[in-house]
Amino acid sequence: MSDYDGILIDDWSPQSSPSIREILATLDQNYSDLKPISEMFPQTNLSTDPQSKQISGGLSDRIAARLGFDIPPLEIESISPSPILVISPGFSLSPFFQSPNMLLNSSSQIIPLCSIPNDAPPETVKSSVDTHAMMIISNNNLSHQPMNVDLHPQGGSDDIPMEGSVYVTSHESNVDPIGAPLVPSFDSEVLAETDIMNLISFESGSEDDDKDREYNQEKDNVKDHNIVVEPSSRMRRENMVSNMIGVRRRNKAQNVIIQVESEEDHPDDGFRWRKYGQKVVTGNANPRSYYRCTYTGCKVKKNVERSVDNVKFVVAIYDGIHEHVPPPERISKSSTKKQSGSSMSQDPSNQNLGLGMLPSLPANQNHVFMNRDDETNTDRVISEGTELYKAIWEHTTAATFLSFLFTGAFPLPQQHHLCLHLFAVSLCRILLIPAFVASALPLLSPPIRRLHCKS
DNA sequence: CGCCTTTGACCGGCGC
DNA sequence: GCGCCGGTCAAAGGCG
Repeated sequence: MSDYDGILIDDWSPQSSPSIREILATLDQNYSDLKPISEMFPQTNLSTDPQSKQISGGLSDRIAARLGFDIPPLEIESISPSPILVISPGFSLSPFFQSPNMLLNSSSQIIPLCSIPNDAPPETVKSSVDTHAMMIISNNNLSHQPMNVDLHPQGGSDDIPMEGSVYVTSHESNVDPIGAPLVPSFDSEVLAETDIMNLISFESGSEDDDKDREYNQEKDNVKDHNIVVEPSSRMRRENMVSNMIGVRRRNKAQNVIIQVESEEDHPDDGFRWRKYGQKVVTGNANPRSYYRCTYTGCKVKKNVERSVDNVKFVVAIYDGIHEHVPPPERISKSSTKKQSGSSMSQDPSNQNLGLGMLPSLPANQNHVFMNRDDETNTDRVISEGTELYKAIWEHTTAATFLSFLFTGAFPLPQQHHLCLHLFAVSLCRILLIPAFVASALPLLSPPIRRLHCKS
């Protein structure tokens, strides 16, 4: 067992970072004699459902035990069937764009995990600030397929995910090399009845896709995984993407597409942009605006336009990844800037908030928490030191994702909008940020030490 | 004065 | 080759 401390604490370094799979495999090998978590931690309320038992049985119990957190049951009824990812009050999308490694070489994709209810349009799900968003991460050479989290990098691809990442691939169901389905909740009622990842997807950027074949493949895969996907969901995504990108969409390497319900034409995302063009494109009466990041050396661009389907939504297509954090002075200035012709204006009385006034969650644990100390509109900020802030900070960790991954439960079942956000952040982190390994290791080591002391 | 938007012109890819 | 169209440039002007 001392080897663990050596591996995780002494020997580990970013230059030789083991993959999550390697870490877990090593953990499992060395802790194969661990009792189920239900015996080790009787207070932990894990499901006794047979399928969940299988899920939460061996590996997941041990992982949870190692992580040392209690996992309350997920209260499904508290999860709203939102067809969109709700950006919670107090958060921005900035973390999604902070990592220079984000999305690079990621052969990953996610499709909606469950249906978009016909009778549940976005308007029916309201957050307290009326700010909704959905995100599509575009990735070339991929088609829509059900999500499996696979800790095995599949060979033979030109798009091999980088070392230290957790990979999402398709087709294979029980791929966990250590003996448990890594997304057991994928076909469980937990995910089937929530809409957590509904419109978070990695979108194919290829124009040459055989869409019918692709759609049929998706249907088959969905069927295999007992996932209910509304037949129109794919069409909706395609329509949305085509509407946003235009008929002759460029085959860009990566596009991150954000749709936000906002009254502002250019919802703030925490970064500084300079508008360099505006154009009315075919198929959308609303003009498309072109922005360039003003940060020195940053080549990120985005274009923003009102959604064709619903003018209440603003669609932003990001081209490129920021290799810098949002400028703090921007936040300070914007917080005091009065409403003007500027698209970045922030009216404190406007309840339909943009995203930029909101504090960002850290992209990884080594990041400075993007709490805006100079924020004057503190009513929009979850203040540092508050219980909610602490809860978010504590739960927006690898443990959040891992707990969901292995048990289907969120640590914050009552704060479902937070859960959605935290899940999204955690998922992005684990999928997109190789530094996740760095953030995960400190979480793993303390329980290991405690267990070591127990034994 | 710096930073930003506006807006017409221009460029290049693509389909016919 | 031509025209359409999306994307970009750059001068002019607004705003604090």
